[in-house]
Amino acid sequence: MRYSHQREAIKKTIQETNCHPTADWIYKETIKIIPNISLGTVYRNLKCLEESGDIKTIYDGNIARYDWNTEPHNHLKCKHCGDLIDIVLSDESIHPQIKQDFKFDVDLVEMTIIGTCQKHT
Amino acid sequence: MRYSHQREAIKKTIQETNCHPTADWIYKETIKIIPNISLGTVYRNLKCLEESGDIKTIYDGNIARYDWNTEPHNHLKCKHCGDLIDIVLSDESIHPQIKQDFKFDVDLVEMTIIGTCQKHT
DNA sequence: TTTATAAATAGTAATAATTCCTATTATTAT
DNA sequence: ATAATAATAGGAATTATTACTATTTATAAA
Repeated sequence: MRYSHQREAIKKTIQETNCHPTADWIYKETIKIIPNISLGTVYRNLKCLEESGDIKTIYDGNIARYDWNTEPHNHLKCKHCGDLIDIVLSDESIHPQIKQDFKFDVDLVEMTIIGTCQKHT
Repeated sequence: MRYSHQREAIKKTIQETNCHPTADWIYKETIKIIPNISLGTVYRNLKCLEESGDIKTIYDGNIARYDWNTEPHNHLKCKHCGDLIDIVLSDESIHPQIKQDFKFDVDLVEMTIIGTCQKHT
């Protein structure tokens, strides 16, 4: 994969936010740096960055969000404000049970815990 | 909510399959029973049925699927064939920990376990 | 340091999933 | 049976995403 100014800007945009941005948000931020960048370039590079392991894609309902945190982790999702909060719950104890009960080899566990965050209590 | 012939057919279609169908699949099945049903009606009623608790919506990547199984459960997703398999893993032991560590009240845990099903081993 | 190459881009068109709109139809309370 | 109004069909609109293509740009070789 060849260097591109655009890809670096997209990567930097994601890595400098602590939210879990959508493609459109990333586009609107990156266009401030590269005024003629196109949305297609954003999508193409998000796919590249995912494949190279620089970012992770998370599906929030039916919209894709992107996460610079590539360490295994899960999310708390507040049903009131929609905020996603990173958490680490590295309990791999269920893997052997699933292998035994369902003859299913586990790669990863995608977990979203839905509830109410502290802003709404 | 008033009775409708269409809603009953949609509900029946979902409850009679053991796959996790998309709105489009449900539309294509239901149109066999009600030849002039419209896709908008399918979407509207899927929302109604979700609200009344008759079905559950599950997000598979960025496409919505619908599930007649409204009991708390999770899914195994095969990365090869995309099949979704229902599993019950009712371990609520993490709830108090999350409450304590993040001041977050847990309603439900949406978990998708990704890996390889027995058809591909 | 030019030049050739092919990968990446901008801009736009196309697609897919879903929602919205409105005149008509059908359910249900009276 | 009739009136009121919720639900529908059919199609247009919207949103997220992908595909297409002429042009630009990174990079390797001369």
